[in-house]
Amino acid sequence: MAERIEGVEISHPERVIFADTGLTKAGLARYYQSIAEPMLEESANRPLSLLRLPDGMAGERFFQKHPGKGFPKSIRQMQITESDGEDAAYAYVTDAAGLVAAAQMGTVEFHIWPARRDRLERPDRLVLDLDPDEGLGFDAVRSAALSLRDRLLDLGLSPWAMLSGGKGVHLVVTLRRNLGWDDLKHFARDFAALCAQDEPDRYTVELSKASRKGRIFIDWLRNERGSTAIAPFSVRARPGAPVAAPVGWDELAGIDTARAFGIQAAQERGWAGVARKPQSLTRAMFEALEAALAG
DNA sequence: GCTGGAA
DNA sequence: TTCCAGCAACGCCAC
DNA sequence: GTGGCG
Ligand SMILES: [Mn+2]
Ligand SMILES: [Mn+2]
Repeated sequence: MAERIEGVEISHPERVIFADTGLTKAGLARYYQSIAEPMLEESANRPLSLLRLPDGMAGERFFQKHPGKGFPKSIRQMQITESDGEDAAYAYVTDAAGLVAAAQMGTVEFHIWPARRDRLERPDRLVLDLDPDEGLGFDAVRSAALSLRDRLLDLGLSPWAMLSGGKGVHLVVTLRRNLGWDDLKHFARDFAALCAQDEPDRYTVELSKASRKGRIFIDWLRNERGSTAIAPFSVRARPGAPVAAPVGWDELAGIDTARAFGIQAAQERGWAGVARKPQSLTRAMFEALEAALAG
């Protein structure tokens, strides 16, 4: 029994993707149809990496960034020159049909580049991904997010926040597209290093497992050409089908988990309480970071 | 979920 | 005809 | 150099 959603034929619409919540393939497709407007505001026209689970949570999963043959036309394709100098096809979407078509292909999670298709060498998102060590509670993540926000405000930048749907929080500064990848990476690395320098018991910028006890890894590596981060309003392939949910700063103070919102709540919330004004990383900000860093 | 090559 | 593997990748760092 | 890592 096929079912048509947003013009896309959904095979096995009653297949259960999340056994714990009962969310079916058609339910997931309908979610992406109805969340399309707020989701595409941020994620349209960005190169994508898709996390696909064609047999649901019980089956295998794999990332896919190069759209294969057999991808429908509503999942659009563009050529991007990779670091090895070779051109490769990348997927992006522009409309609800593209999101639904991806769901039909088994996509649960959408991961986005921090740059848009029309100006790939001018990223427009600075992402700081807070990854707590095992055993650290959400209260530590929340206070870290608020603390990093204060630091950014001191520099003259106003980030917004997103619950990852897993254990962490993302801080995002929406950028004017006036700098390149090297500058963005440099800024993100320096900012994270400064946080770790000032509060070494609280933060680390090293991804090595051993060096990471009881601390929060500030993952600044989301800010490189070719890297991706979970898209706002993407469902996560985790128990309970949590959603990566933007939250207002006032609201964050009263939240006690990074997987607070599911598909129903996400649709009701949209971008409420979240401000995404494009901002610039200025020379003065780079110099302030540089001056404060010991090494 | 779909392709392409191997068995 | 059925079976099965592939389906991202990138800098950093410990070894 | 390889491997883990996110
Ligand atoms: Mn490639
Ligand atoms: Mn994370």
